[in-house]
Amino acid sequence: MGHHCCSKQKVKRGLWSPEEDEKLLSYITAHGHSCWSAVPKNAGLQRCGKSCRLRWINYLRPDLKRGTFSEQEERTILDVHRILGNRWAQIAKHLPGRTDNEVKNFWNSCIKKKLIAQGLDPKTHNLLPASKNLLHVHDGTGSGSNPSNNPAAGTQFHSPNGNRNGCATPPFTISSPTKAVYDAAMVAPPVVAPGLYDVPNPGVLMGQHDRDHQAAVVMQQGYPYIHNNGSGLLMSFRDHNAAGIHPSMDFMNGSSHSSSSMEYAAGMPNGDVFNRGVAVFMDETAAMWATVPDPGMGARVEMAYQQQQHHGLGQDEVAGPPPPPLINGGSSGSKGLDMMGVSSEVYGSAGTTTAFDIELMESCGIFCGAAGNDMEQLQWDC
DNA sequence: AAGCAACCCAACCGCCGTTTC
DNA sequence: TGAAACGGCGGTTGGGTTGCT
Repeated sequence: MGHHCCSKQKVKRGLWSPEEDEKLLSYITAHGHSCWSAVPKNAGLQRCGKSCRLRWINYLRPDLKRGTFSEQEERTILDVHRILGNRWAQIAKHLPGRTDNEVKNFWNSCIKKKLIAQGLDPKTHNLLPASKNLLHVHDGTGSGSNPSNNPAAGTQFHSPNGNRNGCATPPFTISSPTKAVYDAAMVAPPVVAPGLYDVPNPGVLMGQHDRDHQAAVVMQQGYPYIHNNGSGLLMSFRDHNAAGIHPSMDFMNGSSHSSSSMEYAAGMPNGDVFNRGVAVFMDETAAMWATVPDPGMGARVEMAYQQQQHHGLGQDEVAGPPPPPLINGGSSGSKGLDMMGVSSEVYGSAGTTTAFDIELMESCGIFCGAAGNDMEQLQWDC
């Protein structure tokens, strides 16, 4: 069964020969491709227009980059995929010279496996339920961990065939200093956001108590969403409401943006906020980082999300200039998520309860992405 | 050297939204 | 206004390649 455009004529299928490539290339170079259905006939090809279009876009186009994906490209894919999901064409728009097919193949053959190896759900980028209780810290010595019992947490990623898959990045690892700090806290093993790239400075640990939970968080630099400058952190604030909805807010490096999923993101320059005493807690029922429970937060986020959807925000088709910051303390206008309305309690480093200080974060230039962050552009460039 | 399995990736398939007639 | 054609997209497939036994 073929495409309707192919059913009316006998067309060749399968791999393209060099002669066919040459015909198509020379024709499009000379005449363009205003109407794909006319291209094969005019170019003297026994192919359907759709096949010609695909061949041109994925292979013959002169501006294609080809070759192995760089680490930067891989990070970009991770970043955008987390926001947009499997919208390969949209993701590819952020990777000059790459096609949606190429991105899709790279994802399926490489990145997806890396995430799974880390116990992360490739769809949500959250920890897989089966893995979150198993994930442990790899201290690099082999002690204190048993990969055979915990394959999902295998912080060492091994390609069975060496580097055949062409993955550009090294295994996910959690450095031993991180574990040392964690051990010192003597708390239940937290789910540690696995670092995509191990870094010398593993970050800080904040273990404070709250009414219902005791947990610690190891802030590991280099989570997949980190950017080149190495100054970012990612957190996901996840909470539950009575209806069992699990909205989340993710704080990414230096930007704020929305997504079509129930995720809201903002930037968090590494060190700044945490040095000022904002802590994050791991909710054992959540897949990622979580704040302490706020029974109303989920509902408020849900409401804000509905409002956002009602106004059409978060759709990648949105045209026009970039919107005001999504999470901005409620002053961003009708389209913005009123962060003050969904603030959740967190605890300061001194153990004192404090409100989630949106204004403080704003003052740090965290949410607004004032410096023109590429992540913010993702939503609006699509 | 041969057989097998795993992997990669180019190409196809089918669906959907838009445009044209 | 509705059907057909078209363009675009994400999911899937299968042939070729590579590595292992």
